[in-house]
Amino acid sequence: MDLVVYNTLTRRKEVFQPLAAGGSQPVSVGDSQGSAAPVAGEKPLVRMYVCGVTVYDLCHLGHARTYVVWDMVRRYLEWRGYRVRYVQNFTDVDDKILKRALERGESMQAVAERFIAEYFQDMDRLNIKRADLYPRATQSLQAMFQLIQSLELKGFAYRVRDPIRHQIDPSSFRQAGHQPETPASVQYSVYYSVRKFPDYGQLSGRKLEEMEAGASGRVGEEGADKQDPFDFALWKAAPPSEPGFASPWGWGRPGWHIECSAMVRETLGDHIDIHAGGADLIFPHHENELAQSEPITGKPMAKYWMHNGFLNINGEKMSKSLGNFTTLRQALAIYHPMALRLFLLQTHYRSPIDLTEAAMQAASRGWETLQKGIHCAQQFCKGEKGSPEAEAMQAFQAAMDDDFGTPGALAVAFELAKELTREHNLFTHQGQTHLEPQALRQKSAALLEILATLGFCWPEVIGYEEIHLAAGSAFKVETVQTQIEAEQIEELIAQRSAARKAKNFSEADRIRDQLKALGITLIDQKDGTTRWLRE
RNA sequence: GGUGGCGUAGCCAAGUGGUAAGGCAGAGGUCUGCAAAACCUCUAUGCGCCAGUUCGAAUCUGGCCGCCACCUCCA
Repeated sequence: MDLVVYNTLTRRKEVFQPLAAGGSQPVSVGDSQGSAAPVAGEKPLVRMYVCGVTVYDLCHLGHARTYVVWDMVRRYLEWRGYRVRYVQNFTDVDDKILKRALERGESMQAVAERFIAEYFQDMDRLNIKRADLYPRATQSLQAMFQLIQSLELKGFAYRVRDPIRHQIDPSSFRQAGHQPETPASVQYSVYYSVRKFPDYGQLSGRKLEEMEAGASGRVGEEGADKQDPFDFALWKAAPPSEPGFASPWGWGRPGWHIECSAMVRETLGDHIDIHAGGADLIFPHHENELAQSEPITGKPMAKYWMHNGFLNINGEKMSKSLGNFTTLRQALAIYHPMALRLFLLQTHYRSPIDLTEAAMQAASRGWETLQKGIHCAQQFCKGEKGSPEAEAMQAFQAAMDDDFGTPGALAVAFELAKELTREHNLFTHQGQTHLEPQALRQKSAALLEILATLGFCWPEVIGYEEIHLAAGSAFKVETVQTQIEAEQIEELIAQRSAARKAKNFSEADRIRDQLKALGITLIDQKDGTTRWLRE
């Protein structure tokens, strides 16, 4: 069975075949016993680049969706037997960072560093795996220079002599510790000439002619020195009083798109497997990246361009002006991180997703359902870790192979979780289960593997106490340290039973409440006896 | 204006030619002194609307209506 992915470039689903298809074929369920993965050295490599954040503020819910989605894709590729080299950049030089630095009287670097740390704090809570590499724009300047020079040489870029001008009051930068540079005699901005690249627009499916109508009247002062309104800056000259970098074109700062072109090339090479990001990046960001890279390398920049849909809030686009801008941190103060992850993965990654209070509550309950299943699964498969049930894993793979169909994959997980919970309850309440221990272990292993592959995490069970099934096979049940001993519980239950027999229900309920407060739940059974369990 | 996408139960959401997955919420029931927990059952003759193709369509075609995104910084 093939993994199929939707490629923005071709606007259709394609069979996924990595460029470096060396070594063995990816493993699929049934190829080998259990979940055995191929030997590490034989795994085909997948080179994946995801556009990261501009670090001038806390992450918002849209970022959460994007990075959860690509984390899921990465994990699934790994589960599928690929070795994924995952690179995600930080844009740490940008006008918005500059503005923030100015407001706070800090250096651009200090602002960037702080929000990078905040980024990791948020993403860790969502259980997003760290990238193999986090290149930063400020550390990739040489690669950018090289690329811009190549573009100039090949005639894709042109220089515009820049008058030294001060856009921002220089004194504010001095306060922030910036030492003005000695002005160069001449400095230039460098622009990319879109007309020179015949394929411009191939990724976003646009033609320059079609866009002109919409763009006319929107080109402001920024584009005053451009030859064409769609040309974009590769290098922007800046007054020496402003933060910037020395370059072959004098003092200035890089254009936004060039950094990714340079970093992709520097970290993963000229032709990578997957280039991913939010749908809003298709145009102009990715279109421009592609236009900058391909004429120089002579190779397609990426084999698969993938984009995730947007997150809306109450049906509206999230934006600061609408007042519905929600930071991840605010959301995580209310909802469990895994409930948010569940919410995000219950929608296909390319569809828009609408976050509402009701939807998040449903997801929170859904996570509770999964958690119960996980808890039961942990107990069922502790000890002998069996292979995951083939039927469930095949259903999971079928859903995921179709362009990462997480909603269908989650349906499999929910069915397993509910079944395991039911079986576990049958056991705790009646002392027996419908299914054989072997089947329970396989289903448990399947549930845990599916959820782990989708990037969910849960606490490991700390201690176990052996319990026995009617079938004679042992399971281990979690025990929690409580201050009450079993004998005391039994004694209180006996007291309560006596009270119940005497129809003294208020006393019986008092004892039940007392135990409840200690985390002990009583279950009155048909035969008159009372079971108890610790929470 | 251009481009792309979407419209499936109260809500979320799969399904892309073979007779509507799953979750959340809800209803009824079993059990109980009351509970708790659990278990069982039920909840779209219908997939925006109208035509067409087909033995058969939520799925394909055409038209219409509605919603959204992108075209400007944006995940």
